[in-house]
Amino acid sequence: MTGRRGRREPKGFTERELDVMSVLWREGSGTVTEVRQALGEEVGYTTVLKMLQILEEKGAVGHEQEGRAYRYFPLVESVRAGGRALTRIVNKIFHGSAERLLATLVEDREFTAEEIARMRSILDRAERRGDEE
Amino acid sequence: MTGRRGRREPKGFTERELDVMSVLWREGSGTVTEVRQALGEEVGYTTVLKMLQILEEKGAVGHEQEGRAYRYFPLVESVRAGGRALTRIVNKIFHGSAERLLATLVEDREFTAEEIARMRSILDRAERRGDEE
DNA sequence: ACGTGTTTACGAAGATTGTCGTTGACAAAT
DNA sequence: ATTTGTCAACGACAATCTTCGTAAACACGT
Repeated sequence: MTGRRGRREPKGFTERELDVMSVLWREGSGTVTEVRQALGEEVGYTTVLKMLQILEEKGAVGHEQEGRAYRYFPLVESVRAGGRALTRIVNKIFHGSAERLLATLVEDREFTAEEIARMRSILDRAERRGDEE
Repeated sequence: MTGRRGRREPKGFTERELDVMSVLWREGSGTVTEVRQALGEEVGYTTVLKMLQILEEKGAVGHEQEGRAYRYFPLVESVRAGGRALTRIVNKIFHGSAERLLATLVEDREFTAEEIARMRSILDRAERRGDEE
């Protein structure tokens, strides 16, 4: 009913798209062949290519010529994509409570004392930042 | 190539599906009309019904008769769905680092001192739990 | 010049999602 | 009994995602 469908907004990634983006974020860039190898070669060459073309059309990746191949690289930062995904989850699943999200996160996995210490310092920094402003 | 096709596994929710699940998690249960109202009546009755039918087929919700209407209720807990979604994000976007996820989370939003205190105690609890085992 | 291998481009097929229109069941009011 | 209003079921349709097959472009070795 609402005359929506801007098409130019970020939006989320689908499963396969996220697989591909994950590789580019981790490696920095990649050709079709490189991305495909990173995915364990479980999908065909043209499938990976198609994903990259779709992602490029969405504005999520770009490419430059390299020899006779294309080298693709991410145009959206993983942190921004992650922030959107987290916001979505906090709102839709944890009813806006970041605490519950954190509780679920630490419940599901084991952390070393060092990791927990670093997470505490992240909270410390956030607190100080809150004081300043 | 892996001979999957389990169909019985959890999997993730799409955007609209998550909208509907969010309502059921928050309210506990709902009829089609109730869910539709909770979504601001921006989608048609039959659309909401279809979503609930798809979700039921996926095993995410169930229903019981109530008068002449159906009352739908979630069969998967929000915490478990949230845990899966978080695992996915940590792995695909934050390279397995929960710390980075937390950093992004606190970067994107403002927290009160109380909220941060509660998050610290969540970490404390996780630490103690780690000691015990 | 010719074949071979690598790579992109085109486009189609199948699955899933999201949106409804229409129909039929059923009960309450008349 | 007939009408009316509520609600689920069925099926259609368009959009999107995912997977490729096939073709075309191009460089390289011979």
